[in-house]
Amino acid sequence: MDRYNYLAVEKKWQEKSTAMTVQSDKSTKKFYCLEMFPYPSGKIHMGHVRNYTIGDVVARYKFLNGYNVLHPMGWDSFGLPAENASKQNNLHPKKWTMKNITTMKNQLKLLGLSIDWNSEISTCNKEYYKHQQEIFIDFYNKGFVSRKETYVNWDPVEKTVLANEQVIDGKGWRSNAVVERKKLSQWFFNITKLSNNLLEDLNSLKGWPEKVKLMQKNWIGKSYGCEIDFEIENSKEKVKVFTTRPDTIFGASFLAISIDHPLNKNFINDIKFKKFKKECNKTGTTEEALANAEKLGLKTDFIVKHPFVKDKTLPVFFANFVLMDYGTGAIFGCPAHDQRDFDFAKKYNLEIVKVVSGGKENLNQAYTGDGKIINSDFLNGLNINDAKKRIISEIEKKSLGKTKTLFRLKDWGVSRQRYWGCPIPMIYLEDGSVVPVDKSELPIELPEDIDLNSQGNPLDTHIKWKNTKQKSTGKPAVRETDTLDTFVDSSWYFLRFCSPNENAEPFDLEKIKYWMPVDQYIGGVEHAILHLLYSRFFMKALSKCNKEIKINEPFKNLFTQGMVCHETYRDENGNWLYPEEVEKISSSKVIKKLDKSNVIVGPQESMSKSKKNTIDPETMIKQYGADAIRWFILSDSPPEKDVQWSDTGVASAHKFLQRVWNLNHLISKKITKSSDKTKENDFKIKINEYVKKIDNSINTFRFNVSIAYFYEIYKIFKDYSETEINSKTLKDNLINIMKLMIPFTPHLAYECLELLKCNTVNNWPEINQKLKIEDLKLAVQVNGKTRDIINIKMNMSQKEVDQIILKHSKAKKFINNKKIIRIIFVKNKIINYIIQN
RNA sequence: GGGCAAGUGGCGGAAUUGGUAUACGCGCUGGUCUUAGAAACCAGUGCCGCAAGGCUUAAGAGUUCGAGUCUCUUCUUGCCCA
Repeated sequence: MDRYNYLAVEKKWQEKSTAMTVQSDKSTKKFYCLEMFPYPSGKIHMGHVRNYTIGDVVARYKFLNGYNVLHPMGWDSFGLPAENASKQNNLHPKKWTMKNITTMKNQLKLLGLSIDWNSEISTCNKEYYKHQQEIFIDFYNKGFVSRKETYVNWDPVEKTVLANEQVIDGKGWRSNAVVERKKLSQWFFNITKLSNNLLEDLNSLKGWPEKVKLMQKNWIGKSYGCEIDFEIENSKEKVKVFTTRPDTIFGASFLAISIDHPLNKNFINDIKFKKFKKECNKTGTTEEALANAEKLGLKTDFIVKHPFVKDKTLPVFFANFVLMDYGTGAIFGCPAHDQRDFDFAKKYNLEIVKVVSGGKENLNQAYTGDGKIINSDFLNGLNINDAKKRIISEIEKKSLGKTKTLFRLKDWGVSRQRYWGCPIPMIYLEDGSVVPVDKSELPIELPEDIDLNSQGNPLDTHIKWKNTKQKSTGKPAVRETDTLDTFVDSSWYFLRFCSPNENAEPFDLEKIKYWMPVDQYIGGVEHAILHLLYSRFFMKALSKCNKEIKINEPFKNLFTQGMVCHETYRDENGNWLYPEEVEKISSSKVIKKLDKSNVIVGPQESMSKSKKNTIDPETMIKQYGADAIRWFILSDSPPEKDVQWSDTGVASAHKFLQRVWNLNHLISKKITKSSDKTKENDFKIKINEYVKKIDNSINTFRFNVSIAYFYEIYKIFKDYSETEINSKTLKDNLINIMKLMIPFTPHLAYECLELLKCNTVNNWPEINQKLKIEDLKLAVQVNGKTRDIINIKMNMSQKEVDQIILKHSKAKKFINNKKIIRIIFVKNKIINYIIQN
């Protein structure tokens, strides 16, 4: 018999557009299936393969079920790696990016994905970012964009701003210089204007994983508290603090303010303050850095009065753990019940007064648990919640402050001091004002003639590009040289896909009304917070800019897939080795191919270039075929969990698909007329049950289970094809099964359907309601223990079952002649005899 | 430190509403074929036991005729936040 030539067959079907398209009649119901688009880093990796295979199963499944499916692909093509690569290879970021896109597009095509390449977009194309600049101006005009001073990570050697991920252990990733905090004026999306909407609308997202919603909720971090004014002694000024624990006010022993707090005006020229500020600026800007940093303070000569304890005063410190952009930039410290305050108080010998009962008697850490209020005058004896209510009403009565809800969420800083990004369409006039460029001038194109080796941002040193004129007045102006964070690019691409070639507007409203929201969004959980939050913000802000847009949430259903993992290998010197550099001698011995030296095998970890535990998808496709790769990556684990790459696993997937083809080949040639009606009916019933099961498992994203069913089905076909069963029955049922396989292994499935001479391929098999299971097995229990399994007919009564058991069952001897107290009978499932011992 | 999720053979994992635990795949063992190997195919494979049978879903308790599934306690791991 011929062998299945996967390379030829896959090529054949990839060239047929009918096998690779999922769009159909516009009049049918729509389904927008979207996977997170890739960054064109060079080659696709197994993570992409998994992501896009899952998406392809969904898209093809919906298409076969009669939906008009939008399944697009594009490129998140701005970003830092292009700039880094260009410096290394002296290749322009644009050329580098385009080259990668070409490579990766060809690789994706090899996978047999049902992608509509006519709607391909790339965020670094001016046809895309032109509209992004337009949206930026709209947002600016609606008050969703503003300019603020903020801290950035500054590399003093490279003289450049670093992203958080470029700061490693407080040092610049390239220069290894200690990173400083530097204040810069930057552009912000005022995402906090919509904090409450972003929080409340999470409730409407029924098709999102609870985990992701919770992460978003915590990130937005709504907290209830109050503001309290502290009077400064011998001054008319007051310090406003924010606290979520007003119930601990009687435990206050100091006030801590940010170095940026307005009170700093008294210390601008103070040498100690300057030194302290410099010290604070040495810690990075991440929350983690601030949390792990040693608590530092600088005592001021201000003293404030305690609002509820007569004659009690508190010292005021500048402290490095208080931030100006959270709350009021000032807190009262209650060391007994807050760990940071506790650390601070220990260091500066401040009073520690317990005001909540509980915890250990001798404090060596703060007690943050529940308890009754003590040492607190009129609050004594109350629990924490009641005490909060009581003290707030007291504060409001005395006009010392008011309740306040606060969000942890901060505005989204979008300025990047980089070249390879979307230019911000703003200009600076000589009078110091900042205005948007005239929309007719869009796009503000990135200049291509840049000096890649200049220090800092090449746009800043590009004088010709930088200097311009305001269109309406002709006044000289200077362009904004910062570019937009690439998260902006990915915050609306799903809208662009609905009308990718629309030139006048970012998107065609009618198209959006039809396609949005995305019915199924699929991507990695690492984007659970930022990307999804920003996209949600964009959708809401766009709706506020244009009343015609009535889409509140962009993604109706979200699925987050797990990572692809592999063992790591190191040689005796500790150098990482690629899987292809090692050889497995036995389960415990692995050697380096080159010199036969011992290899240390590490645990399963997410595939990464740095650890060299990667497997190249293209090599695998050549070796086993795209269908086998797709099959394996879906088969071994539930899609939301991590999957371990296994060579033997892929090989067995490959072998199985060969066997499936052999089976098809055999059955396509078989002609038998005689048939055992009972057997034939059994067969039909069995296959019909599997159609149900597979349909259900795809619907619930349990693709690994679907695949297990296909193995079982194969066995059934194998068994029945060896009996004298009508070959037409075999063939018709096999056609149905091959249709079920289209979403998983499209090339093989279409090839087999052709082999079986099936004319209508693009429909999903219907479940035959008439084919009902007649025979089934029933568990016979005695005192809850299963003693036998008997064959019965569907819906047999207890009496009939009883008779069978009395005659034939092994369970009889466990009942013996003992007294049966009770019989529990659940139709078609179990019968349980309760006997007296 | 807080929140969330999860713990099932040698491994990845299945198990509808509380109703046959270990489907399916990998690995392993034996066999057929072969000069040999690979491939292919067939059979076996949770643990103890010659068998009858007993035990088994991280550990322990509880609810129930019946618990992998529900409740509580403990332990472990992972993720997110700090």
